[in-house]
Amino acid sequence: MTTFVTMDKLINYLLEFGQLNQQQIDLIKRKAQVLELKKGDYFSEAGKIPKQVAFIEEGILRVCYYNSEGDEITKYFVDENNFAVDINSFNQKIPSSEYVQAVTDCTLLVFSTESLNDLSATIIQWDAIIYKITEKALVEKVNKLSPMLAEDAKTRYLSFLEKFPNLANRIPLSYLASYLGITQSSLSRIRKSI
Amino acid sequence: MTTFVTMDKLINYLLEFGQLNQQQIDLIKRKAQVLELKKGDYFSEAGKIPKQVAFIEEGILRVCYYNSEGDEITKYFVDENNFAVDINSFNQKIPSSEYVQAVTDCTLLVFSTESLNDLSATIIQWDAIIYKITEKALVEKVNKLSPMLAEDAKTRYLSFLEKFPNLANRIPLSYLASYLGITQSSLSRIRKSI
DNA sequence: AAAAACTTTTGCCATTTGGCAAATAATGAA
DNA sequence: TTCATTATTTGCCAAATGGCAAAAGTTTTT
Repeated sequence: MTTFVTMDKLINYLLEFGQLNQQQIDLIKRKAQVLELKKGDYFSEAGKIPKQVAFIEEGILRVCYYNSEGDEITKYFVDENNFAVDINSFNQKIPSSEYVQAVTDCTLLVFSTESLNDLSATIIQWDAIIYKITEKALVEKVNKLSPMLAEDAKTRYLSFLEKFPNLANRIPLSYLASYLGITQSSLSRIRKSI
Repeated sequence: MTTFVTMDKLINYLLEFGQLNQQQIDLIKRKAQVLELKKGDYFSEAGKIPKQVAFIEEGILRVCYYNSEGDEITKYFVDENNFAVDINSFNQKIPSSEYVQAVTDCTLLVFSTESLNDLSATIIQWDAIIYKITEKALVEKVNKLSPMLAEDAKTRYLSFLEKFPNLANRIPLSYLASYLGITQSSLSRIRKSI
């Protein structure tokens, strides 16, 4: 089933980073493919070279990997109005060490490598826009991660609640715990203590 | 005193990310200014808009801030053959929340905002090169930070030793401890236990 | 509605880490 | 060298977090 999606969120997001005329907008819309994921579905798998990039219209994804002890770690969450991709693997065409899973039902707009190349070749500002988006996303990731090391688990949880008030209740405890770097039971106790 | 510096490291580093002819290389060398810092000197201060970017020819810098409890936190170290700048503040011209300090005596090659603009206007590949460098640096930061949350302090310390075998002995314990997210005494005990 | 599957909480205790202050050790200056 | 300064280690105990398994709570399926 293909739900009707306006792609307004995507276009508005892109327009934050550069100008686009109607013709360019239409082209972008044509290149984007709607992908609906159910909770628990995977968008990409570890060990494969990612060949597409997703913009999240609706829902939450998480990017995960297994650490040296074999525990599943949630590296970060990606929610509405953001792109999800393992930039490093995507650019360098190397197998990803991460996998991406839908935390909730999701509506994604997917761009294949070829579509992105077409857009890059056709829309003169495209590369600059993508560059700005990439840099902003990476800076945000660093700024989220850095303070986490310097604070205890309770503070990390409170910061998470503060920054993502609408995420905490949509995410299973175990995912959040591994993101915060603590065990599920510790998080449960921290939650009780508040 | 201005020491003679060949700038070879800088040029070789730039050439990893794009081609440059001799004329362009000479221009870059002319735009770079050598800055010698003594251990403990500051390269930039919190609260100010950064107006220069440093390439580290020799030495180690650290990027720091004060957390909510007023503790000084080492966000990360930057060593030879890397650029140091608060990208976010630099690009957006907003006051930095970080400051940059020399951990060891350093030889830096400094580019002012104006120099960078000149290079960008004169060298056609400049922006693309800077973009690749920026992206790579940010991806590396994320990849360093992410696993740290998922591991205990001893493992974090061992990984640090593994990744930066030549850094650990050049860095005061307190700096390293705050980078690893633990107290100095804990790090001392961890070190003893190995 | 009942059963099954999954998620969250809790108890118990071990281990890790923190906080503080004093003791050592190392470094740099006179 | 000697003193002063700074960095590191250590002791003592408290607090935070982990590991494991069982209990309680939710959601989904039949």
